[in-house]
Amino acid sequence: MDRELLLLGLLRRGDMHGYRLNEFIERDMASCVDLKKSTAYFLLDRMLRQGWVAASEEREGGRPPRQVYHITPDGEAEFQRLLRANLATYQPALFPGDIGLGYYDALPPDEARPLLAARRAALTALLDEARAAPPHAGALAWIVQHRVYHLESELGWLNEVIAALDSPTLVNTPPTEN
Amino acid sequence: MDRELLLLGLLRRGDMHGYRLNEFIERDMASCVDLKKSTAYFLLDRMLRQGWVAASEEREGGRPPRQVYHITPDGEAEFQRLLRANLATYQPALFPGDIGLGYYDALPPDEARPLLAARRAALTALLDEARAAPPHAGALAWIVQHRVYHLESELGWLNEVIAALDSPTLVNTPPTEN
DNA sequence: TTTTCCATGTAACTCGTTACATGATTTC
DNA sequence: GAAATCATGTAACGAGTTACATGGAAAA
Repeated sequence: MDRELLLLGLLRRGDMHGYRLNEFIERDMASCVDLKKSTAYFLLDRMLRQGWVAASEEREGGRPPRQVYHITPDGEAEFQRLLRANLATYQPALFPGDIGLGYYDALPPDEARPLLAARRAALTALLDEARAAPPHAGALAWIVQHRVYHLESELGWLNEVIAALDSPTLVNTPPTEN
Repeated sequence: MDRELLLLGLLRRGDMHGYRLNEFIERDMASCVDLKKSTAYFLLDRMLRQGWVAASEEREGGRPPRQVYHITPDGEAEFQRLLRANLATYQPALFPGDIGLGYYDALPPDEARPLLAARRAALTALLDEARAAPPHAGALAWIVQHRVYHLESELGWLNEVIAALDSPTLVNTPPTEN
């Protein structure tokens, strides 16, 4: 659903062939969307069969011929439908890392602590990456902003957790909610 | 991976049959993990074949017989392996909702605004739910804490976005990063 | 008496990834 | 001459979901 929305939205701003689309997604949206090339080609082909996009073959010099896609009226309608549905809902994220955290006490503290430190290092690296990401035009910039905002929040949380687990007064228990 | 970690970790705290596991996950971890019953049964069966757990059939009264699983030494080793890998890494979350946000300006503002308001309402509802979630024993409580922390951060972010989009001075442009 | 609970599964399907194939052309 | 770039795909696989099947017992 959201992948089609992504592709249709990109095509709405201008015709593109698959390779360019993939390039753009990989270079400029790598941190936010995870869409493999084969998947993109597959989705473009399916949207073609559904009539959401149309293609015209082009060639330039000795390059392989390429399918340039452009969005159709049906595709535009579908885009609007998908966009409305997307904007109106909130899809909560899941954190597989929390499962491990839930079993933190299954490991001796001296072994568990450095592991969480490694997690924090990985998180910090992602945050630096996100902060260095190339700026986007228009509303697409929100995506990058959100990533930074979120990763900062995550780092804050992880620091709290680590501090609480390191504190010798509490016996590795998270704060109660009563 | 993380699902196996979840199941092994639960079995580590005490033998259980599939139905009870599913019950616990659905009742007490619904907000944090999304694991369907069939998937749980399938994973239990596979872990059985892999020797990570063993099963003994029990019956009680006129009830259907049940497979009570307990973790094996191999399973414990695997649990530790999975736990270390999980704790040491950070798996970044993706936000499909951001794709829609990135195309916010494709809709007339009067139509887009209430859609985002609906998103915020959905988010608020999830937050209330998370705050009302039953408390957990030990380190598992971190999972609930994280969910609340994260949803609060998300709400803060969304409020910022909505405020910025509503503000008539800026032309629906997110803050630049220079 | 119909519904719900207990308890376990199978089969078909969707979605997406991985690995691979192709072949010309430009760059090192 | 080797490697990377351009450009598009296919085939096989894996993870997970959906829908369905079963069948006795307890509750409404």
